[in-house]
Amino acid sequence: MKNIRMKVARIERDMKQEDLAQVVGITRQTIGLIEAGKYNPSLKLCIAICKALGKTLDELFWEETL
Amino acid sequence: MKNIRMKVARIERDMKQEDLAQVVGITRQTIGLIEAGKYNPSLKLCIAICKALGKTLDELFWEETL
DNA sequence: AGGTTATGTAATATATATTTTATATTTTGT
DNA sequence: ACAAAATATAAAATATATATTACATAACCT
Repeated sequence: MKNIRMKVARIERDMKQEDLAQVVGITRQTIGLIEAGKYNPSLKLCIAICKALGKTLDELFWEETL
Repeated sequence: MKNIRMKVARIERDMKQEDLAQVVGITRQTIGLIEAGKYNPSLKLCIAICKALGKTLDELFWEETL
C-alpha cells in the first residue's frame, strides 16, 4: 500500500526523495520504493525516516485498518 | 536497547514468547531477540506484534530519545 | 531439592531488504 | 513544446533479518 503520509511529510519539508535519502543514509531508490509501498523497511530505517521528517511511527507507518 | 514495553505488554496478555511467536508466525527466538533489543525487525513484523498485543507502533517501538 | 517450563544465547542456513547501476517515465519551469 | 529535474522501476549483487537447531540458564511448582 502506498505511503502517502510519508510523501506528504517529505513535501511539507520541501525535500526531494534524494534529500531525504541523504539525511537518512540510504539511496533514493529505497525511499521511492517505501513511498510506493513496495516493501517492508526495517524498524531502524522507519525510525530514521520519522526523525528526519519530524513525525512519529504512528504518524507515518501505522495503519488502523491492516 | 531492551524492549521492556513489549515484554510488559506480552506479560499483561499472559502470553509466553512462544505464544506470541505463534500468533505472529515467527519463531520464539526471534521474539526473544527483539525483546532483548538485539536486532532490528521489519516494519511488517513490528505491526504484526503490535496487533497481537493490542498496541500501536509508538506504544511499543518509538523511542523519544534515539 | 528436583523436575518441568520459560527464556537467553550462539552457529549456521536461508529468505529478504537494500544497494548499485541503468533506463524509462513523469513533472516542472520557461 | 522543450529542456531539466524528479520520480518510477528493473536486474543483479550484497547486506542483513529471520529460521533452525542446539544447549545453557533461569523461573516456577509440588
